Amino acid sequence: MKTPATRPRAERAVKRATGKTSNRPAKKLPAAPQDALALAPAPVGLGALPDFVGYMLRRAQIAVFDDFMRHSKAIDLRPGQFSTLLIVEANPGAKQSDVAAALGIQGTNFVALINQLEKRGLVERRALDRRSYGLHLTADGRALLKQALKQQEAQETSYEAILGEGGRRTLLDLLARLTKGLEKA
Amino acid sequence: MKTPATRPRAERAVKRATGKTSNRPAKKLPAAPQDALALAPAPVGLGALPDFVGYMLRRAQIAVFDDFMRHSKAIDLRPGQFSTLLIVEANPGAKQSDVAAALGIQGTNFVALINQLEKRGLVERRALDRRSYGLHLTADGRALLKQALKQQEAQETSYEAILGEGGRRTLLDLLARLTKGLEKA
DNA sequence: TATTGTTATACTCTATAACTATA
DNA sequence: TATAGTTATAGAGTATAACAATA
Repeated sequence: MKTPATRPRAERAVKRATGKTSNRPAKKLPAAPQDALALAPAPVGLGALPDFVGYMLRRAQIAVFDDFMRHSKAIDLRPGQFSTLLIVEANPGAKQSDVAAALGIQGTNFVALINQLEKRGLVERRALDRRSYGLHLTADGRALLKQALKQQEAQETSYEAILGEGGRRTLLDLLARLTKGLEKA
Repeated sequence: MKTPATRPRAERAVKRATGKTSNRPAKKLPAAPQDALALAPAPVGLGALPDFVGYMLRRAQIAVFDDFMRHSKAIDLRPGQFSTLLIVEANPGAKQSDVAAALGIQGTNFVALINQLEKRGLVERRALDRRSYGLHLTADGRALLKQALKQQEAQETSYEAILGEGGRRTLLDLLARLTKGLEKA
């Protein structure tokens, strides 16, 4: 046997907290004498969190991104790759650094992203001068983007179904206003 | 001199892409003969991105989180820590694993988060039985949370200023509906 | 056997510093 | 000197596997 025999749980916790060794009594607790209430799984409420914009934004963003990944796994495009393809198509020949800036991605992190897309034959770097590149979609890149856009529009339609008539449009407007209002703050 | 003398840019790019060495002509380009148009910084458009919910959600979430970090740096509370304190206060004695689940954080990653809060003396682990802990706020934790909540409500007020009368409430409702609609999909 | 907490690990995303080549 | 791209690196956040102690 490798295990050093019944070592109480509290011992493990010593090295973690502040410094107070917290000599807890080793006596066995009554082993939870609950009855019907004991089986309720996790009645943990969220408090005021659902009234905070930041929290709800995070939850919604996670849900939408999961939805995106679920539908785009066949195409194998991550959100950042998708938006890059889209911007390059809308701005053929744009400088690598300008595309990165438009996406809010740092140039230093954009290198690997473009490397992947270039390795997959979706994007091409063409020299503008001897120190900068202009980005272009390949034929494969355009084809894949077309597929991705089709899926994306299907998702947007499903959001309209969830949010009702002009709900999606209202959401987009509110998000744009909020972002714009905070950027200049 | 350590540098091996004028090595053309293209050489570096060789090891990166597919495999095609792309023997570009080494002749010097005309050095950009643009005139007035050359000084425009980055006329790179976003294409259809602003019409996609996922993209606008990401942008808004980044803006709001930056705003949060800017205002909470005095208190030194990250979003995850803030929401943890809030949930623990709303559910005193709740099991560590249940709090993690309520927040959508994996138990395995929640350990370090609680360790930090405990080390700072904001949260306390109290043994429920010999394998599980109930979480509680300390007096310091309650005091810090109170400060954080005050700041948070100021931020929410600023969001109302940006989004207009019931704009913030509408946004919260739309986000909740979207999240709920996607979770059961 | 199932649950709870934990460690170790890895992968993505993001951020900073330093460097090379070029404008 | 300033700019474009790059490398190396480090920090968060998140995911899985394996484990020990306990229910």
